[in-house]
Amino acid sequence: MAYWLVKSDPETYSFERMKKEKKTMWDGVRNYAARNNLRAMKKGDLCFFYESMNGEPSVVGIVKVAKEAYQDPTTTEDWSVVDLEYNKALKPVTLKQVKANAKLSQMALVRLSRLSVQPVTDAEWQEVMKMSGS
DNA sequence: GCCAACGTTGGC
DNA sequence: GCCAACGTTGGC
Repeated sequence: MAYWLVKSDPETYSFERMKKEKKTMWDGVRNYAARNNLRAMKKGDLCFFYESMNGEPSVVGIVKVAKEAYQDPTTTEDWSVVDLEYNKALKPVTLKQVKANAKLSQMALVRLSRLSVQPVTDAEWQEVMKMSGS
């Protein structure tokens, strides 16, 4: 099983809403690297849900891949979406904390700050989980 | 709201 | 195929 991180501006789609709706179609990705990552997701993979452009940008929870990549129905161009379902909330781990942790210095979140769908290694996943007290 | 970083577009 | 111009993301 692989791990990922998906970003969202809470004004567009918050984790709170994810929790309420249980499941959502993750659309709007318009970046090739992010699209490739979407397409590599397998059903059952877990993703950190990261809220950006917030007072305190943070990993706030976990969502699960419910349906693998398919054509984005909101466009006729070649873009993909996946379905994500709510899994669990976490005690938030802020970007500040991630940046301060030497073990996470290679994380895409730090190095490729603008990539909206990114892979997370097993080690990084475990470390962030540890930081959230889980 | 500003601006740095970076991805994309388009002229040559 | 290079690179300047432009647009967008996202941290602060």
